[in-house]
Amino acid sequence: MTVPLDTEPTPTRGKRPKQGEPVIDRALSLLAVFSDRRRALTLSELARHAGMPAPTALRLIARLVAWGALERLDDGRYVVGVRLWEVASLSPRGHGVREIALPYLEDLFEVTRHHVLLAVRDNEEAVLIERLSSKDATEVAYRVGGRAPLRSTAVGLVLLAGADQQFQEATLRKPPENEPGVESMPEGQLRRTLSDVRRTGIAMIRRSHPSKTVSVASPVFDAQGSVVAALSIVVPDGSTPPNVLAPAVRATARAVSRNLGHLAEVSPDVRTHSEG
Amino acid sequence: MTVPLDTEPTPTRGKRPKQGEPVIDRALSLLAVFSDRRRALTLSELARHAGMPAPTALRLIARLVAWGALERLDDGRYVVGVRLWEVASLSPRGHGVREIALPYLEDLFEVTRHHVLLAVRDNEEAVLIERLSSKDATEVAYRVGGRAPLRSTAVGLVLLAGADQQFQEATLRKPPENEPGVESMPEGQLRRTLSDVRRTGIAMIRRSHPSKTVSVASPVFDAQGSVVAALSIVVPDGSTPPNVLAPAVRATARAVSRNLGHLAEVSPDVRTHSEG
DNA sequence: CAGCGTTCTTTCATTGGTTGGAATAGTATT
DNA sequence: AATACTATTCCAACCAATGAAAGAACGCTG
Repeated sequence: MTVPLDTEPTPTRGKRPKQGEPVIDRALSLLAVFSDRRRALTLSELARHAGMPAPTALRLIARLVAWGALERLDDGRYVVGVRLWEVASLSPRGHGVREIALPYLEDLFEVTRHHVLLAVRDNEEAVLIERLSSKDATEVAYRVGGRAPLRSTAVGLVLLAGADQQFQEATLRKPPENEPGVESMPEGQLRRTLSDVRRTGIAMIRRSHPSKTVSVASPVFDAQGSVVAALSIVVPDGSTPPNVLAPAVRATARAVSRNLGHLAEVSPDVRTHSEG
Repeated sequence: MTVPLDTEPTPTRGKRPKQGEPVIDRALSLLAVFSDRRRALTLSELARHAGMPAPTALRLIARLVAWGALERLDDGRYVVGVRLWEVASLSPRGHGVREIALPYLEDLFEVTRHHVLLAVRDNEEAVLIERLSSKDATEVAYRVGGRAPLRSTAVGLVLLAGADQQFQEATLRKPPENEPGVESMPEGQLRRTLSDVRRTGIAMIRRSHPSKTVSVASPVFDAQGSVVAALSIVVPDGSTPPNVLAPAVRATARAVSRNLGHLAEVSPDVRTHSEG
């Protein structure tokens, strides 16, 4: 009788050593691979950086491309798609404040001809929403869509000073991470600084890193009185003195706040006494 | 003998009448619910518009919120998040061209003080990437992030004229959908118009809908010579004549094209004869 | 303040969409 | 021609995803 060949009855196909995370998280982690330095990526690069096998990445990417979250270039690489940009433009804290603030940012820019920045806070960092720069302006560290630390930038200090108490305490307790070009503040001084920012509506920081600059920032409030954004101007150190810039920055920030419903007229039923 | 009670032995739990589409498609369809008119939505609104049960929507939304694609407001509603906006800002055809073009758009805007638009094509529509408008400018139909038809807008005609032959033919064969304020062009005239646009680098359209305006658009080319965007100016009908605007629009579009690598200097090895 | 409708959230048995190793095809480099 | 890498197709196993049901939490009304 023929001895049955010792062929493995269970083909190794389909053996899944370990299962991963939810599908959406994987898809989003693919999107997260893109960055300022990585704007166009191949399949294998995406798979590698997102930590998943190529076939899995390909399948997910195919869905994202079909929807328009990603687009495929002629050379086979993938980039972030216009459809995603379109949905993202509905982000109230992204394009939303930007749209309202832009005319006033432009006014400030026209008058000063220096960098004008608008930023919001996302968790423990500031995200740059808009930046106006003349072609011949000094170098500046951050780009639109990029992130900046809260503790060592003018907009960051404004956003931190305007954050809820709980978040501020958590941030203050964390060890300050050193950034090149700015000396990190000890906790006590930082507390005093934040208090000053709240009182004066102005934050000021000197940097030396990409170039020697002075930044002056001021908070933007919404209708509820929360700090939703920070507006700043960045000038070469030694040019216009900060105390000259401060009023212009504050006035611009107030103008934006007003358009967001802050300082709005009171509701009709309590508008005047004569109506009672 | 006791007749066994007709209790269903299979608890109705877990009965899944029909299975839906892939998870990612569902998640993306949730994002797609957001629009200009719907910037903040409740769970049930999202579930309803995306066509899925509330629990499913909630589970997906939870993931999206955890990543930052969505954010939850104090009142429980959801909005598009800054994190998504941040990734989207890496879109070459979205924020990419916008960033390069903005200074030149501003120049044109400063000189003319009229609406200046920048748009790219996404499938069968134009997507508005940037719009500069003075506060007192005439009303204009489209907002940044919004979509406009190809056949009845100046930027649309430019993008259509610059599209690949195959796409153009497919579009021309489709019946023209009437838009208010512009008379739709018969196919023959449209063909001639597109040809003219290609030859002259200018498209012109008169509208009457939101207000009486004239739009003049010109193509923006990339390094490969493809039309990647369209730049236009919108003025009140009867003000500056189109033939006066055309050179300024063309010049601005060429300036942007040049910065995208179009019309770049030839490669070093064939730069001059004197080197041979 | 009970009653009612709506929205939000948690639970859980079921199962079909998801998975990734292997094989194949395609492309660039040596 | 060989090597190395990337992209794509295939498919059986299986676990993450699913949604009815029930409960919790509001908001509104009489």
